[in-house]
Amino acid sequence: MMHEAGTATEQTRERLLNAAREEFSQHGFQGATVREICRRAETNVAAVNYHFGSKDGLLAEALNFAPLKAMQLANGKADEDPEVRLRLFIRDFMLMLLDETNGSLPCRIMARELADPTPALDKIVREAIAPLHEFLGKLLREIAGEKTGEAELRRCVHSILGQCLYYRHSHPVQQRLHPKLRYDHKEIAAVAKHIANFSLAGINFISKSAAK
Amino acid sequence: MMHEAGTATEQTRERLLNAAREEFSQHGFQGATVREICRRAETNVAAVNYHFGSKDGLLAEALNFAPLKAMQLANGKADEDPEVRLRLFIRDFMLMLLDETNGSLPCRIMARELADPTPALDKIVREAIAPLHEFLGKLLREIAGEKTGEAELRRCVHSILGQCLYYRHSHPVQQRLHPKLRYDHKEIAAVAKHIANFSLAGINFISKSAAK
DNA sequence: AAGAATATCAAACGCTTGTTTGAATGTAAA
DNA sequence: TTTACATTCAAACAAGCGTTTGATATTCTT
Repeated sequence: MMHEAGTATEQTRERLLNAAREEFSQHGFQGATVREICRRAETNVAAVNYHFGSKDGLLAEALNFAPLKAMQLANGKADEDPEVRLRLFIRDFMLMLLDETNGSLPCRIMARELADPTPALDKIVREAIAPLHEFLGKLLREIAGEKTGEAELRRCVHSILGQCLYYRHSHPVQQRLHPKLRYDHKEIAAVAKHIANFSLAGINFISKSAAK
Repeated sequence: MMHEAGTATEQTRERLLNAAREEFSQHGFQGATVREICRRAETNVAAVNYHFGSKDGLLAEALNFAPLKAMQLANGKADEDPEVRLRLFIRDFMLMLLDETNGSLPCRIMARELADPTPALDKIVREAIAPLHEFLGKLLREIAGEKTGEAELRRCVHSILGQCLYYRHSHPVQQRLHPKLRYDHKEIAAVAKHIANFSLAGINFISKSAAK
């Protein structure tokens, strides 16, 4: 029999996916355990293999980059000024990475597994990272102009992604250095504004150097 | 009997430390196994617990941030121009993170464990990350002037470290996106120059905004 | 209501992990 | 040489892992 929305089966699948996203984003693929995921989902240990075949399969299905893609799509239709669009992108991306209430767990998993390849890395690169680089590359091209070299432009993309991801990666450390720190909406907006200002100044300098 | 330099004992300890640095920097603390470390060091599995008490103890002793500290110390005595010193720092730091022949493995371990806390994180924060932030904070203060706020300055530190560490973190991904990529001395120097140019433009913009 | 397909569960399996053990070996002082 | 200590080693241990099993419960079709 096929699945239907709202059945107990679907509920278990969905609970497993949500629990898996939490665990994977908090502890990484290796660090997360099937048993803890099932405990969170209030189901049996065998459920993962029944519904997803394996821990790998669960990770693959837990990854959902639709919000990331939707954000890029909406950005393209927003303001015409590319600098404003870059500011919007950085803000939305930082919210996905840091916001406690509405953050995108798949994006956090992506951030985590940048450095730590798992069987799902190919899918992550194909569906999330490569499109992200392409999107940012085109956006920065609009800002930097045609004179800027391809390699230079790609490094600007790295500079922006590096800044954004650092706030996610270094969270455990920052909490030890500054225990009072909390990433509420106000703080995230301030951080995003800083990254945008810092980066736009950097890009404009690079493009000016290339124009000479 | 106490240890003496050059005895077989010392050699085993040293071989274990070197093997551990390789494994920890490549696979992280969780991913590295005591058995593989001992295989590399050509010794028995029990050697780790005999010489270091535990896998945790081995990691703690494998961390050696002397090169990182020496680099900061030498930087302070170098050129008087803080902008030049920032360029030097970024270049040296990128070499530690990326250079295949002379890179600092403890620095790579530090980079890896930023996001993935282990029992050694406290030591890493105390001995490496906190001093690094302090060093960069003072250096940027010289460049940005007194008008720039403390929070803004700290975000500039994050922007620089984020850019540098991204090249290490994203290495597995970059190799899939651009298989030809190799981080030889020339490429590292080019990356370091980009980060320095990009960041100095960013800092100067931030400090100019604060001066108004 | 009866039967077939689907889903859940407790229990166990096979494997790997970090760690411990106790004997064997090497080394230096008495 | 003898004694005491330091080091190495093969083997085993206990715990945790992802996965499998076979029985039980649930759900849908006829």
